[in-house]
Amino acid sequence: MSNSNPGPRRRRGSDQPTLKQVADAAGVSPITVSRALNTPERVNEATRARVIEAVDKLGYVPNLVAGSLASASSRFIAVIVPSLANAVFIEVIRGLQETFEARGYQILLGNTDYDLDREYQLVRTFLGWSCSALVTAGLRHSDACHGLLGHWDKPVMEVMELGEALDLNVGLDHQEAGRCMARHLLGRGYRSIVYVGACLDRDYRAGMRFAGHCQVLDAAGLDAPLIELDRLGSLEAGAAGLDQVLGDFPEARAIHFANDDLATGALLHAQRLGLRVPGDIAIAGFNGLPLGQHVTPRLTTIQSPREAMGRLAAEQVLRRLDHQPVTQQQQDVGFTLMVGQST
Amino acid sequence: MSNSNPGPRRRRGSDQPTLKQVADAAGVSPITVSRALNTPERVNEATRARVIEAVDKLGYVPNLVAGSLASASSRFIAVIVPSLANAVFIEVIRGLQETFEARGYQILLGNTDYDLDREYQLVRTFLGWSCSALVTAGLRHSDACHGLLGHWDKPVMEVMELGEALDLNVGLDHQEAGRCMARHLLGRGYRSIVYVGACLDRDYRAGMRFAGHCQVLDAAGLDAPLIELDRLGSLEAGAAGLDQVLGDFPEARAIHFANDDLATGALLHAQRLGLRVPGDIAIAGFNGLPLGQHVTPRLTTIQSPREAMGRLAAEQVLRRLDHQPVTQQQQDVGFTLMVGQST
DNA sequence: CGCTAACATGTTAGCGCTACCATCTTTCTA
DNA sequence: TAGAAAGATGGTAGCGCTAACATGTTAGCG
Repeated sequence: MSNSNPGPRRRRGSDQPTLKQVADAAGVSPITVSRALNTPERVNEATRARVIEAVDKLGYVPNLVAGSLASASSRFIAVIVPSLANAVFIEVIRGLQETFEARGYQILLGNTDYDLDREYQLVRTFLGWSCSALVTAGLRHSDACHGLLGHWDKPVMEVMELGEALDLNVGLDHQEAGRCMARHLLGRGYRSIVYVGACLDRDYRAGMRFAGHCQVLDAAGLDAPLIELDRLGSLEAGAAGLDQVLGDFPEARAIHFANDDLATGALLHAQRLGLRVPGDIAIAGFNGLPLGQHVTPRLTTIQSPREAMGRLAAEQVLRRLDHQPVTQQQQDVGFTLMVGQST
Repeated sequence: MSNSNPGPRRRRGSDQPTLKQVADAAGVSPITVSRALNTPERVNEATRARVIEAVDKLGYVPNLVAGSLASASSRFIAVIVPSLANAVFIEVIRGLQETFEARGYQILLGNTDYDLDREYQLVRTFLGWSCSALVTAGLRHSDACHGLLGHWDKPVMEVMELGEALDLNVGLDHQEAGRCMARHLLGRGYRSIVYVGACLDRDYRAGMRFAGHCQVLDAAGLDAPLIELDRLGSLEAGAAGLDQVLGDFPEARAIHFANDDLATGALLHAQRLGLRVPGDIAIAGFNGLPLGQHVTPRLTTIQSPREAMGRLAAEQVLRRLDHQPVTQQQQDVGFTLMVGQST
């Protein structure tokens, strides 16, 4: 039986040209092509030119998966946030993205939907991609997640809040922010103040602000009633929150909202109801979104530097990745009380 | 010289446990572990249990980079948008992300900053990651980018607008949207109508809406003056746009803004100036953002189903990835004229 | 009981790239 | 001019996983 030789086993990869083919076309070895593309300064200029020519001719696109496997590191940065529906996280992401992208890193975005188990799953997946670093919103994680990240040898950055962190930490003190606004309202002479939040178990940073708020009111010997809405921040929810305050606490003279979406929703709703702000009811928010600064009366709120927080976090991580000393593991980006006409 | 044998050359990868180690711990071969994790139905239940046990004991995290290299495909979906500063793209991304993540795909997000060369670079990078599909906002690409995507054998989805697409296409007809609003304004009796846009060369979809707007005004024998602002949509820019209209076209009775951010900024600014809307000047927008629906008077605008567009696009891509027939390569998600009190 | 089909598992050979070491050439120094 | 140092390039051996094929094992059938 003169059967034809079955030949070596073949697999089809992608049919894209490979480094090897570029090398052949340029008359050099594969490693030289690799160097010409990744560390051009280590290759003779003339050689590099020939390589680039071959790359263009063949339409070569480097296989980054193979490169990452061989070098045991990708240029991915894992970024984990609880929600994409909240402008706050989007702005932090923007700061991160800008800064990392400029340095050739690619963001891998994950959304936990405020679920710590989901976060753990995302972390697992992202570790599987040999990310160069991981940035996550918040200091609260599941035990399993702590276990994974604790043993990981790459930079871990926790943003948004300050506290006991795994590694790097950039954020602001939410409790102090809550105290700050409560003090402002007291300073304005309000004594009957209601806090309105939404899902404080999930948006626990708002819960921390509420805690600060309570401290100040307690110290002044005042009640600190809370109304908790069952859906996250939105203009609609804010309007509903105002209605609830008017119903449950007719004596209320000021409302401290957990965020600007709620506060602005309430403010616009108050106008529709014919209520004067702050004459009939004062309204304060948190975040400093543009929205609240363009309504009349302008919203009193606390500005948090979100995009800057993202940028700073990225810079710290990059410094670590460049093996430069990180001056401070923890950095407070602070906040600014912006007094508008709504209080 | 009885030097010790240098032994085989060693490289350190990550010191994470590997499939092989799990296999040894479970007393099976590596491929069985692979199958137990990826295609559990192809492995005996008892074996699978032993594998899972070993995985947990060792804290094994699969190396997805290696898996992707071996299988020549990652579970990445490349998503390219021109900006993260615009709520519109965020909402489309949210629709995409939700749908893809539920099916175990990971979004790779890229931001072109409205630069087609940047888009080409991103596409190159993403192809290098063996993405399963690519979703990009818009139908306009550089020639180089067309070249790359034209030869690519994975699904390509272009969203936001409708037209001659590379492969799949989900969006809406912006020119028709422009016509629709112009007709509405004419129907309301306005004759002196100014269009205010921002960077129409970059936000060319707004340019398409302007083109539709012009058609309708032309047909009615009316002028269609344009004011173009030099920064992208924001409340501030909208306020500036109103000022410019009042200065340059004192006879203007209505302003058709390119988007809701501009329109709402102008509306709030008009209130600060003491102008009646629509009595002194009518204002219309585009997008149907919540913002515009909560000001008084409520903004007349055109609602585009952004999150739904993202979901639909993702579903079409998934259908293709599942080798199911795609009923329509092109799908129009339409839009809705929402008449408020601002016109 | 022999034959086949379905299931379960293993063996082998890469996927395309880069780390590591080796080699060769050129330049500089004493 | 020898010897060292620096620069340029190449060979080899994996990185950790899965595709493709091969083999063994059990069930099903007349």
